[in-house]
Amino acid sequence: MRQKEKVTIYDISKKLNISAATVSRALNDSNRVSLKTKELVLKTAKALNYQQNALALALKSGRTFNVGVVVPYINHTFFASVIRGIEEELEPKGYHVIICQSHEDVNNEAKQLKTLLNTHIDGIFISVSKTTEDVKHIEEVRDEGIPLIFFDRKKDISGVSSVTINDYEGAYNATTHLIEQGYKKIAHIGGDHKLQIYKHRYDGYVAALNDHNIAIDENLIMQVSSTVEAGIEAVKLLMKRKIAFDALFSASDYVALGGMRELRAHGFKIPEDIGVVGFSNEPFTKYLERPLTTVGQTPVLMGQIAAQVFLEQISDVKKNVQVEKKVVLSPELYTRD
Amino acid sequence: MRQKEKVTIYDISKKLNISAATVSRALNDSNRVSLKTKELVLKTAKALNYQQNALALALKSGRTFNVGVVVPYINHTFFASVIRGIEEELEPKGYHVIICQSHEDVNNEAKQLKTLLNTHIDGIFISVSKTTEDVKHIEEVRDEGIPLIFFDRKKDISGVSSVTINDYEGAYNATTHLIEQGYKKIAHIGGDHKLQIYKHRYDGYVAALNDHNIAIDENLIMQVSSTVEAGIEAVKLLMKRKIAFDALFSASDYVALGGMRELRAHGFKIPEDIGVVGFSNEPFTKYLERPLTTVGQTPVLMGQIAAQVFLEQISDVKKNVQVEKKVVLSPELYTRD
DNA sequence: AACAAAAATGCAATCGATTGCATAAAAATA
DNA sequence: TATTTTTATGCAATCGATTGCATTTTTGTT
Repeated sequence: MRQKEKVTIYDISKKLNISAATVSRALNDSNRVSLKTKELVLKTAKALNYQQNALALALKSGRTFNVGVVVPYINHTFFASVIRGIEEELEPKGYHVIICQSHEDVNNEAKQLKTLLNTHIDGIFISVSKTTEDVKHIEEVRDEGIPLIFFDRKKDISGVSSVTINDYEGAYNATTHLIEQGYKKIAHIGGDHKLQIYKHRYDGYVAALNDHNIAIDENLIMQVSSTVEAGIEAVKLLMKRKIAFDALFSASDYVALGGMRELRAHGFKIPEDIGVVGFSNEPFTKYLERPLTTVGQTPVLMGQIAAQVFLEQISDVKKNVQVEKKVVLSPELYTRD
Repeated sequence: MRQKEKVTIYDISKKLNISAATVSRALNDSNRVSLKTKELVLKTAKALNYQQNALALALKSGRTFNVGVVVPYINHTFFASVIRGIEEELEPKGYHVIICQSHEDVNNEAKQLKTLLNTHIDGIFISVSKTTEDVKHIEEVRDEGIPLIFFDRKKDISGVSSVTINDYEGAYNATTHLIEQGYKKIAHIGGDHKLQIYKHRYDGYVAALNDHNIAIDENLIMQVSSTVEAGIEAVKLLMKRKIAFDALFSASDYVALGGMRELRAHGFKIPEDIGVVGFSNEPFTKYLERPLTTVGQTPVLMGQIAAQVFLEQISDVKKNVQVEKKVVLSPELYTRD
C-alpha cells in the first residue's frame, strides 16, 4: 500500500481557479483576502480534507512546534511525571513533546541532543545523566540559540535556565525527622556528588546533624548508584564495618528499598530497630508492607514550571533578550512508617 | 540569543565555485562526481561544520526517519522496555523514536496519532488504550499508507501487523503452577475483556482449571483496572462475598500487589495461606519482602521484533506489496515465593 | 589531429507553504 | 464619468536538498 497523495494548497487553488498565495492567506485568516474567497477556501479545504504540511511550514518558518525532553530513564516515575507536567502545559499550545532517554550515559545524551537539533525542535528540556561531566554537548545546544531548560539535575552553565527542587531542604527535613523520632546514629547512602542533587542532599543531611549536635561519622556515609542492588550492597558493606547505626537516610527510594531488604535479612525490624527514609516518593514506597517515609518532589509541577519558563524564553528570543531563569521548588516530606 | 545561521550546500557551493547540485551529489557519494571534487566538498563541509537539513530532506523525499510509539503509559516498566527494544533496533539504522502517551484514553490516543501523522513519521508502533473500542483513528493511519504495528495490546484490523505474547499460555502456566503447588480454590482478578490480553489471560486460567478438573466459580472471578488500589478493592469485595479461596491469579502485578496487601491486612500469610501469582514481571515483584511469582513477557524482545517487522514492512512498501505479519511470543513464568 | 565515448558538472524544477512587491479590481471621491 | 484610494489577488522568490536532463569537459580511440 502506497502513501496516499496529500492535498496541498495548490489543489485548492486549482479547484477554485485562484492562486496558492490567496489560498494560503485565506487559511491563515489574513485581512488581505475578501470574506467571500476566505469562506470558499475554508469550505473547499474541509471538503478535500486538507492538512497543512508541517514539514513545509517548518522549513519555511524555522519553527516546528516540537520540543525535546531528555531524561535518564522514562520509566522512573519521577521523570515520567515531569514529562506529564510539560505535556500538560505545552500540548494545549500546539507543541508536541519528543521524549528521549540517555540511559544515564553521557554519550547517548550527546547523541540524543544531536538528533533533536537535527529534528529542528523549538526547545529542549534536560535532566542530565549521572555520567555527564563534560558539558560541551550541552553548550553546543545553547550556542545554537535553542532555548534550553534544565530540570532536577542541572549543570552550572551560563545562559541556561533551570527548575530544580531544594534538595538541601528535603534532606535536612528528612534527617531532622529521623532525629526527632529519636534516632541518633543516622547513616546516609547518597549518590555521586557529580550530580548536584546528591551533593545538596548530603549537605542537608550534614547540616541537620550539625544543628542537632550529632557528630558526623564518615564511616556511615556512602555514595552508590540509585538501584535496589546498590542499596543491598551498601548495607552489606555497612554491616561489615560493624559500626552500629539506628537509622538510614537514603538519597534514593530504590536504594532505601534494597537497604531495607538487606537490613531485614540481618534480622532488623523497620522502623522499630532501624528507621529508614528515602527520597523521590516513588509509588512503590506507599505500597510496601511497611510504607516508607520519603521526600516528595512535586514532579508534575516541576514539569509545568519548566514548560512555562520555556514559553517565556521563546517570547524573549523574539525580543532578542537573553534571560536565565532559575526556579527552585520546595520538597515535601511524606511521613509514613 | 538568536538562532545561529545554518550552513547549507549553497554555502559550500559558493565557497568552491561549483553548483549546489554537485555538492549534493558529492555529499551523497554519487559516482557522477569526480574524486577530486568529492574530497574537496567533504573537506569543506567538515570545515564549515555543515549539517544536513533534515526538514528539507524530509520535504523532498517524503521520509523523516522518525517513527512514533504510542503507549498507555511510559512509566510502566513493560512499555518502557518495549520502547527500549524498538530503540535498540532502529537507532543504529538512523531512525529516531518519538514516544507518545495515551494515558489510557482513546481521545488522547487519536490525538497523538494525528500529531504523529502530521509530523510525517515513517511508521507507528501502538499498544492500544483500555478505552479504545472504536478503531477509526487507527484505520485512518493504515489508510494513509503508514506502516502500523501493534504490540502487546492489539485490535483485529486487517492490514496491520502485530507482535504479541501468548497471554493464554502465560495464564495457563501460571494457573497450573498454582494447582501444582497444591492450591485448589483459585481466584482470578483480571481486566476488561475489551482488551484481548485480558480475555486471553482469563481463557488460559479457565482452561487450566478445566484441565485439572477444578470447577470454575464465577464468584471468584473479577474484572478490575490495573492498579494497586483496584487490587485492594477487589480483595475487599472477595472477602465480603465470604467464599473461601486459597490462591489468587492476577492478570496484573499491580493488582496482585494491592491484593496481597489487603490479604495480609486480613491476617493471611502469603504464600502459606494464600498463593499469589501476578502478570508482567514488574521490577518491584522481585524486591518485595516475599518476592512475587509472575509471568514475564520479554518486552525488550517484543520491541526488537516489532522494529524488525517495521523494517520488513517499509521494504515491502517499496515493492508495493502489502503484508500483514503476526508474531506471537511465548511468555516465561518467574517462579518465586 | 579528429572524432566518439565517457565522465563531470550545471540548470532548473520539485517538495508545500509563506510573503514582499506588483498589479488588477472594486469602491470612493470629485 | 474620470480619477484617486482602497481592497483583493497574483507573481515569483524563499526555505534546503535532490534529480532528470542538458551541456561541458575530459579521456580514449583511430
